[in-house]
Amino acid sequence: MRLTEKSVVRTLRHHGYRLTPQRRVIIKAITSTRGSLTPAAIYGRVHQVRPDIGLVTVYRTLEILAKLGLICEVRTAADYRSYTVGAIGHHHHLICSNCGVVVDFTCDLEKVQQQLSRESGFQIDGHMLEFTGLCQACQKKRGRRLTAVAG
Amino acid sequence: MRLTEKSVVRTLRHHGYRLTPQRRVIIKAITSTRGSLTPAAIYGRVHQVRPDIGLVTVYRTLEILAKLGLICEVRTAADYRSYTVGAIGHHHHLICSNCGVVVDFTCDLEKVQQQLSRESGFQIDGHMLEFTGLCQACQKKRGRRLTAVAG
DNA sequence: GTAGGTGCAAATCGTTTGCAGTACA
DNA sequence: TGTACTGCAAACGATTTGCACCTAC
Repeated sequence: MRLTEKSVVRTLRHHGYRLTPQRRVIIKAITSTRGSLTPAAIYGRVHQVRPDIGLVTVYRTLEILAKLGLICEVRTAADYRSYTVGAIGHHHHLICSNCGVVVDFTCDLEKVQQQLSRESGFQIDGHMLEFTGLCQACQKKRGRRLTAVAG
Repeated sequence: MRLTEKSVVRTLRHHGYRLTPQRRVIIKAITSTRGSLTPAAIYGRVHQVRPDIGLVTVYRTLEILAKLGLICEVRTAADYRSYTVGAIGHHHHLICSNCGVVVDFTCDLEKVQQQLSRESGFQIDGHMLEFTGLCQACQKKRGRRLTAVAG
């Protein structure tokens, strides 16, 4: 299940946060995007609609949304932070390294975790699993570009 | 297999890099540590031995060592970068969130990757898997502290 | 009316870069 | 000897914070 603008707004209200026009615009920018966005990218979009909204507000709104579990921080091996509308519950990410589109998936690591815990003596409390690659659309684009260069 | 100071020095030489006293100290600091170290932590240790070595040199040396695959960047969910002496070949990390000690392990994600690729159409080229938790030593320490507080 | 939210500017943190002097091979 | 390496200081980019004003509830 994907969150919609409406449900984000509802949750925000339910937790006693105010719904300002700025937040509306930011939420719209995130929920209307397939894929992950950096704070700067979100700011870019938001800024087109309402140039008076500052980057700081974007950061603060993202912080709240992440705290409520409405968006999900994505951290690739590369050094950038970005956010995506989160699926409900624990899941992992498959990220396109070209366009940033994110596919959520679940993967049961329980057995691995148990074995690891047994062997190492660690009391394991978390994990992160992320795959990176090229999505179908970007594979096609890349294919075309290579053909063009070769031709 | 864990790398030793000697083998790091050998590889460095083999690739045409010079062996300066600064690099010796930095390499010693890393190889003599079980666990991961942030650049700042490495600088701290190095600085005790040779206060004239700058943080910049630490960064530059880490960059070279990482490029040669001698050390391995560890990136936990939290927002900090650190480095550990790498095991040879592809592997994953189990990191103690308290003391930073790192246990390398291997885990075959081939099947997961194939299934994911089939279902999503992605051309997958990489992944990262990291577990976090408390190592045995830190569990004991924490246990003692809790007892002390309760008493 | 008021607490929470906003925008600005400045501070902060980790990291990188330019440059002139130094020292390893 | 020559080039890679070093240290300093300054630049840099992302993020956070202090503060006075504003506004959703």
